[in-house]
Amino acid sequence: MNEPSCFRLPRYPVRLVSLRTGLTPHVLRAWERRYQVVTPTRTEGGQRLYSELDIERLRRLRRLTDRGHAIGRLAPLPLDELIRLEDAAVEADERPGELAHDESTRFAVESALRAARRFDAAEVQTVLERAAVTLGVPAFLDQVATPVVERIGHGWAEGSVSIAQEHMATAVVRRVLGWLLGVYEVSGPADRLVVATPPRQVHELGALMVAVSAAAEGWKVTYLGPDLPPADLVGAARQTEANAVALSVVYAAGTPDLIAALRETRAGLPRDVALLVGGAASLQIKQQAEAAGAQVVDTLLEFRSLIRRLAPEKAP
Amino acid sequence: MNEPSCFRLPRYPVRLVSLRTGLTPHVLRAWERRYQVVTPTRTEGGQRLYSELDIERLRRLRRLTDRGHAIGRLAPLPLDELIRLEDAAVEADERPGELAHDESTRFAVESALRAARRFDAAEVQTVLERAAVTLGVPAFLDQVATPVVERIGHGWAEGSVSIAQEHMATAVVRRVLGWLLGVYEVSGPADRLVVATPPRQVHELGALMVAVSAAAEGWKVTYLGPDLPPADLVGAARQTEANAVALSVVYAAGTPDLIAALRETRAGLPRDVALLVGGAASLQIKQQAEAAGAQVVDTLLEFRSLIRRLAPEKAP
DNA sequence: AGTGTTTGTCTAATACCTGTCTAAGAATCT
DNA sequence: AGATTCTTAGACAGGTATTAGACAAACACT
Repeated sequence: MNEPSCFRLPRYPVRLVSLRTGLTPHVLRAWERRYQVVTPTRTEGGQRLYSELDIERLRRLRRLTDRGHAIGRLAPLPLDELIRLEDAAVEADERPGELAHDESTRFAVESALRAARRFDAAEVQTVLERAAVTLGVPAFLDQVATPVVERIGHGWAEGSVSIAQEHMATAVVRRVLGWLLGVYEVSGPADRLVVATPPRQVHELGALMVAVSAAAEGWKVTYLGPDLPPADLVGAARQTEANAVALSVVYAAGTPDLIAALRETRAGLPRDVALLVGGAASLQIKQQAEAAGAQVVDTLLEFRSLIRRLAPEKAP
Repeated sequence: MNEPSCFRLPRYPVRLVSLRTGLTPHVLRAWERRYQVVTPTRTEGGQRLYSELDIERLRRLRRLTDRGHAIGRLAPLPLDELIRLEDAAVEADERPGELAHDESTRFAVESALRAARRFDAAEVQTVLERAAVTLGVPAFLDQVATPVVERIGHGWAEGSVSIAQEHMATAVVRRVLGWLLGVYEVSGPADRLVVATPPRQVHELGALMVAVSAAAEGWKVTYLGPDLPPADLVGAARQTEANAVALSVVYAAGTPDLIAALRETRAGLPRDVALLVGGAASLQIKQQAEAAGAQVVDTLLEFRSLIRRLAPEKAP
């Protein structure tokens, strides 16, 4: 934390704390009187002054009481204990407790899944587009698109989602990602990236997300879609004078062929063109892929920071 | 800042400061007397002369007190502390609002302006759409759309931008905002807002931004465009069973008519429907508008936090 | 069911904070 | 010169705090 000590100075009056915590002034005083839940300092006149920390504590307390905890039990606990409790509660709710799931992103993900379950493709699309525009591309990809795809995938694996539903949802996500890619059609000079999926790999969502990420970073992206033979990939990269080539790998099955394809691609590309490999199965083939001259990227986040370092054009 | 020192010279009399801050002269004097909130220099005759800095300080103080801070506590704080407090408040309000005045927002603004100067409407539109999708709606409105509109306005005022260029840019911004509004077409139940501009007020950009802001917050927005007579506004609000009505006011000229229109609107609306007034000229008519039963909102940010508090549906 | 605890809400009396107003005089403007 | 705006100092009222205590709904446990 880079906060100077002034951050801790108590200076928030009751009404503001009430607004920021969602607790009425009455409740704030009752909690303090009965459980010494916080002990704000006072003005000379005796009015309460809460600190930033008090507010954080109170907000957590409210969320926990909302979830059913008794304030009387919660009150004596130190802050880190509250944090632990809340994390536990969230984890219990959430399947895979992603990063700090915001209200609104949670809502978007759940709405999309609900709509998918009732085959309402239009609604899925609306929800996703809205989320994309509201959150901005990077946050959308990390916090909405990825979880939606993952949860649909899980549901399909465990049978709670039918193949048809999975296909529909996938088609919609693909459409939305395609739309985003279109928004970023670049006119001027920029770094160029070619994105595809190696032969036999038919899941293109990962590749599309990579493409959109790069486009959002200002790259000129040539998206070639799934299942592309190395020779054609190399040809496209040469023709577009690409600065980098990205491949998405979802299945580890058929690894030998895959590695061979990587090797062939690497061999066909100029030395200074980076070859990036990502996707669900990328970790399983990491060593072999790196031996074949590819860079393995685990997450979209990693991809973004890598691509930023790569950018010679320094496009803003 | 490129302002020469003359900008710091105190030269603003009370009346003007009152208009620019939305504080009555009485309040200005009371704050000074009781808390030495600022210490304006005086004319030989003893009348107050405020500096640009004083005004900034006062505006911040007003916004913070509006949010619930106590003026008595705020008064002794230095300016940077006020800025910090305001940022903290914004951060607490805004969920994903990354207000990092990024390289990329600057770049978007500059590109849009350059494109406007060379009459490249398509490019302006592309840049704006891309920025909207990249940053998310709230950040886009605050950091791109608003600056672009302001700078075009300034340019027009000082002659560096032609009327034609101004018109073109305005048309494009309007188109993009309209597109965003379309993205947010809401299906389910939601809070309803009616947005328009009072008679004689032909600049609709502010109204559109308000509309988009509300839509992004999950409201169902009925956008009625500029120059709407009170009777029709009231009719629309009733038919849509709106929870709130927002008006944007850019010129202070014709204030009496404007206030009359506000009064009429207020009279026609049910008690529990909020009447909000914002826009460049809103501070100048603050007192009269409030007397007419309207709530004055200074910034888009303020509008967002207000609307969130208003939302009875608590739509996420 | 009965009993006791927990907890949010409310009241009443009091005190503080803060916006508004008054009155009389001085400065400024036209 | 007269109208207007600004000045100071003080008064005032209403909103917002404060306390202590009462009450009832919700819950847990016989």
